Amino acid sequence: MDLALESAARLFRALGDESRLRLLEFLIKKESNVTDISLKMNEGISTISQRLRLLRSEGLVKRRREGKHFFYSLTDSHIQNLISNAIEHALE
Amino acid sequence: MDLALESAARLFRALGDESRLRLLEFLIKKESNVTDISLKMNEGISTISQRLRLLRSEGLVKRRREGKHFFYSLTDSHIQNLISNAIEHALE
DNA sequence: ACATCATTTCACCGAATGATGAAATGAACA
DNA sequence: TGTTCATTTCATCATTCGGTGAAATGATGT
Repeated sequence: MDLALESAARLFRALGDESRLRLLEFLIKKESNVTDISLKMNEGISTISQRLRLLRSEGLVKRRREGKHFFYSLTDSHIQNLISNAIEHALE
Repeated sequence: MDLALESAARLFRALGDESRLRLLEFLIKKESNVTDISLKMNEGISTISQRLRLLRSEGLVKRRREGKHFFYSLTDSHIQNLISNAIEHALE
């Protein structure tokens, strides 16, 4: 199936950026809102928002609203496996 | 470890391109040389060579010389798993 | 040494990507 | 309703990426 390869490529592309991986790692530890992330990671708010947008569009991350805040977290543990497999491979 | 994340990102980036994924898929089926690949996949020789170079620099692919030819193949089955996991995730 | 063949390297170009600040949105609550 | 606060969207800029043809490399066989 060609469609499968195309979306796999998009998924990998979304993961293929160190800052986004760091962001995912951050979210593994703790569901968080944008402002908090941007403070803790020392990055601009809109920078973080854009990264989250991209990750969300690939289904890597989900969000839930609570008052004025959006709390972001990983969609499933599947992704954690992907990442740790890649790290494992990378360290050979 | 930050180095781990960086190389994981590079690995993902290498996988984050449909044409390269198709190339890997091709090589899963059969170890092949550049000219052959470029004929079967209907792409320019230097295009294929560049893709292989990139994949090789990330350790996804290895080659062996036989006379005038370089035969390329996947370095290990680890990568097949990464790819099929991604496809699986992508199809949700 | 020369010609041939397979592949790589180089340099360029256009397309895609990522960071960023400013403006827009939209919920909460006075 | 108007203000505030959190976040998103938009537009722009610089950087990176991928495809490509032409030239370089380097092994092979004459």
